[in-house]
Amino acid sequence: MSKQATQDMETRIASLLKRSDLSVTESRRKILHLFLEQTGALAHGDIERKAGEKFDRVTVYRTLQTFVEKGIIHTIPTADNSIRYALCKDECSGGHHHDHHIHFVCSQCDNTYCLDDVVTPDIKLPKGYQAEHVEVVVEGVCKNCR
Amino acid sequence: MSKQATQDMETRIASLLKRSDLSVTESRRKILHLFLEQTGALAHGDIERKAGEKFDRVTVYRTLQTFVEKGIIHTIPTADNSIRYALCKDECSGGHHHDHHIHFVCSQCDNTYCLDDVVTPDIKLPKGYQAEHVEVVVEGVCKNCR
DNA sequence: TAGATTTTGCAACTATGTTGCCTTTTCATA
DNA sequence: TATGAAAAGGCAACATAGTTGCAAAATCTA
Ligand SMILES: [Mn+2]
Ligand SMILES: [Mn+2]
Ligand SMILES: [Zn+2]
Ligand SMILES: [Zn+2]
Repeated sequence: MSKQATQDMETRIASLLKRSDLSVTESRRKILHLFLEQTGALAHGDIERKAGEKFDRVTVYRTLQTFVEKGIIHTIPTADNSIRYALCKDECSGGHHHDHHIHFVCSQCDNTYCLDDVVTPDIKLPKGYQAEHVEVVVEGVCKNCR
Repeated sequence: MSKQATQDMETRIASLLKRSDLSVTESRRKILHLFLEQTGALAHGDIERKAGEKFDRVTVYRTLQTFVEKGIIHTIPTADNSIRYALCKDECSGGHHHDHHIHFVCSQCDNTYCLDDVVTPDIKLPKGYQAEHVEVVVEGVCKNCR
């Protein structure tokens, strides 16, 4: 990556943090960096491995929690019970997420993708049930693995 | 519950286990009992609490795992990352689950329901992605909580 | 009912997540 | 650009969740 591109990335990261009223700290920059240079989602473990040498485990937990609260990342529920995190689009912010896309988990490479263009379907529920939020996770084989 | 009804229940449990080629043991009977007398799903913690005085934690883990493998129960992924388990319909069996219904988690009472009559929708995926399994979890307010 | 097979309990261990407290860093303002 | 309040990080200790190997106990087959 060119010096210019690196600079741009750092600027982008700082402004993203400031926009969310977060102070710009080294661990936040590092973890946000991980998300920005990544296509798919990251599991907590991934992040800890990639950022963990430099930061305490507790800091990673707290940083992710803060990012979720501020609408910077969102969680993706999976069948194997390992939370994954992915960047939100710009519409999400403090306290309110507006992610209505579905998620795809590849059974081969185990990568998790936000399919931003596939919106969650309307589900017709039995009388009495009132939907607030719909979560769809599709498991299958991804583009790269066929 | 009448003596007759209790007897019926025990018979039902034993034959369910035998049908899955499982030996009839006390812990399996107890845990299966919990599912049969229950409407919604059970979290691992629930089960451990209700059966745990009598059985070791490890036994609960192993029993649930066996039940999932044999198609007696299925897992339900949730946003808070606590696996829940619910009874399968009869079509599920050794190694192959055929649950195509959606799940509902109540944000008030935290109960989880299998909505057996609501089938998972067909999701149109971007070119290249191949779906094998679709998981839908709706969060909202349940029948009893409104 | 005996013996092979399966399941269980126990102990020890790893992984995951949380909390309190003190130190360090950040940021606003002087 | 120096200063101090406020926020964030690191550390230690703890709590909970899940796994493994092995010997004892229960189940099933014949
Ligand atoms: Mn997403
Ligand atoms: Mn179900
Ligand atoms: Zn893949
Ligand atoms: Zn409810």
